[in-house]
Amino acid sequence: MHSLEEALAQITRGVEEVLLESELKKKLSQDRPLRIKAGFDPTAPDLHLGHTVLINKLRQFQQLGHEILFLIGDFTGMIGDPTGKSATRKPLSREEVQENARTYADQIFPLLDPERTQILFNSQWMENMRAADLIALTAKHTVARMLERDDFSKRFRANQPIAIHEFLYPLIQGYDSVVLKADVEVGGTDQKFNLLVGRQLQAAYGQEPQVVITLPLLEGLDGVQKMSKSLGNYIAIGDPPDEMFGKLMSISDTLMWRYLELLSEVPLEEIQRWKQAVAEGANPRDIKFRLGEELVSRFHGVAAAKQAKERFIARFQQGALPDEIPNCTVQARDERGVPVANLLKEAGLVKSTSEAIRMIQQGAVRIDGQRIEDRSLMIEPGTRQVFQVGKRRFARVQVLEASF
RNA sequence: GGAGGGGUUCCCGAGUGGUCAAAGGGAACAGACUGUAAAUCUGUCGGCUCCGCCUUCGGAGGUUCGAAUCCUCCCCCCUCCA
Repeated sequence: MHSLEEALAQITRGVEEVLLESELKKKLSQDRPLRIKAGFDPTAPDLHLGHTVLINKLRQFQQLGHEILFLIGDFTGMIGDPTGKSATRKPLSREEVQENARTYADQIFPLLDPERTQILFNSQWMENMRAADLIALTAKHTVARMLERDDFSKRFRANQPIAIHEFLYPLIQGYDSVVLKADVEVGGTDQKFNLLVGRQLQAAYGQEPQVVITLPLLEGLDGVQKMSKSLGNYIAIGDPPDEMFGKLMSISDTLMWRYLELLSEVPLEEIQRWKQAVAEGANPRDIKFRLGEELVSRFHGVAAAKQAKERFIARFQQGALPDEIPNCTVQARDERGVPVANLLKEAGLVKSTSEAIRMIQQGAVRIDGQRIEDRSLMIEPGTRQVFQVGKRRFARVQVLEASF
């Protein structure tokens, strides 16, 4: 078994806040598996690295011998977490929820140990709750406390509507902790208020309150906004190795440290040494390589990671052609063939012939590795060559005889 | 119900009746460089049968030699009052 100090150090790595750390220590020293709760949305998951910050934390708990309560908020999902601009979410059918749960399982079980993970739905207990019980629940909290929530207070001050049911969301989320007798709940910093309601409700129901651990929200590839699917700045855990590796290589050197801290399992002292080394002139690229390898290994295995790295080097450092080049055919216009610009468009390498012409002018277009400058170049029928736009767009195009 | 302010090219956001395919910023893309798809610099950023032509400025009409800019009606959004 790990020492208390070690466990604590591991758990607090990369977290934003622990409320309260003294309680966490006490729970850890009880020497029993703790019940670690984390809530997830019931909508179809396409988990990305932002989510894995949370899942990694769960994994650490698991490795320390604790039990994970992976709660899917299918009942709360019908309310929708209040955001002020919330468009009402349409309720999911039982089948959809089941399907989504399966997708979750597929995505998390490579990361979490199924033996020590329970997947739960809060509809299990909420659907059968009687109105009287619900009222009893609402009696345990006050409007003033609800208004402490930043989002609510802002809207209240601005005289914007707050529907009564929106108050129920935090209450039900908190009540879940009561039902599950959670020892710890983990969530993003944006969940802090809701997590704290859980503490209060547990106390109100005579339980020892859960320890709340908030985790920072991971910035997306742009380094500014939080990683999210809708912003398109994410790395999905389902991304193929090459793409995942490439995306990681494209993050800025600054963001790289953030990703290391939040996503990597490299010890913090080691990261500190790397920072030192970079400050003394080491190449940050090599560190980024290690980050890429570590993360791709986690989702696709060590071999795939090595290969992704090698391919990356071959392609971008040495300008090699990618292994897989899509093939396509283009019909010639007449016996002379087809103008390059049109060919590029039809092959899907550019969006318009105008763009094709610009690309040629900018020296971005190559045929079989040979840069071309003549935008009026005709590609003859019967040829089969590799066309390239920039460093990342390729196609092997065969020109067919014109048909009449 | 009343009063006012807006809807501009992927996003934000300028725009005097002609010199506007429309400033500026962001994003994106390309080139150079390099230490990487980082940083930096430069360029591009509606379409086409591309040195010329065509279609854009919420929608539909109208005034005019000429409109994103003026007029009419309509749609949508926001703010204030009730």
